[in-house]
Amino acid sequence: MSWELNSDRPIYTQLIEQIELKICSGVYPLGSKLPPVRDLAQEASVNPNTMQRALARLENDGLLYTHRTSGRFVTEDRNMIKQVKNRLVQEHIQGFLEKMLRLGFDHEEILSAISAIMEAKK
Amino acid sequence: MSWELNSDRPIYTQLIEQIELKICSGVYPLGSKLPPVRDLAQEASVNPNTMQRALARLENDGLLYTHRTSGRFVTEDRNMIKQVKNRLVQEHIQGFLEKMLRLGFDHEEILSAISAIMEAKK
DNA sequence: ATTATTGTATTAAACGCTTAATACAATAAT
DNA sequence: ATTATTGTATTAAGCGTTTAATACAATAAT
Repeated sequence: MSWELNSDRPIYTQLIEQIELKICSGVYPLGSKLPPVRDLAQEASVNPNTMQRALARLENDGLLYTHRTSGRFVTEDRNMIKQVKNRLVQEHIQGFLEKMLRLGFDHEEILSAISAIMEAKK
Repeated sequence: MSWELNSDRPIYTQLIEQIELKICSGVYPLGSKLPPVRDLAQEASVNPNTMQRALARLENDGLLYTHRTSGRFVTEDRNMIKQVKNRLVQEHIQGFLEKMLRLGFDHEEILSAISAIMEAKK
């Protein structure tokens, strides 16, 4: 459940997405310390360089920060995390709607199709 | 609107998806003839080899067939197209739900979030 | 019969991603 | 002071995707 990586997209982008998700969903809480790069890399069965690449990007985005030798931490800016979460929600919904509309579904049909699958999953 | 290609995934897989979509949505109708590989490639600003690769895969899946020198055609099997369409719908909905659930939304919240965005788009 | 159009195959080069193997730099822990 | 832990940087190799440039094969069009 923890690290799901496909080969159909660059691994480092998938890592970025999954770490973002862990932060937004509280798996890595606000201000908490992350495991060392090497540990994360092993956990995800990935080369340390690749994990480093993802972390550097997230740090560049302001979602993480580094204390040179004591480790990496999740931002303490509650608002920034909220914004990221909103961005993700928007992207997911927009993308989904776009795909369904292209397949010929109208708004009503989309809602009922989702409801049907939700029912089936209960 | 016609060919939207990113650099974050292999182009040939994106071509496959978009051609599938064109078939399912009737842009390339049942049994109709497709433009020549070279034309499609130019249309999508892609190397003919890359377009060929996508088409070969779709042919392998049975969605297209070839008359050696007169061109490529969409299958005449209405049922097969329906199945592909259903598969796509399932994938889109499942993927979307998965992402939203991981972000902490429950079923009810998902539906209302979508409805809100639908309203905003009217 | 000849020509044009179609799909297909081949070879080489360029590019980005990933891994591997190291090494270095800074500082926390002892 | 020494050691261990952390992030970071470097170099080389392998791999898949994409492009480019050609050539071939089969048949429809003329």
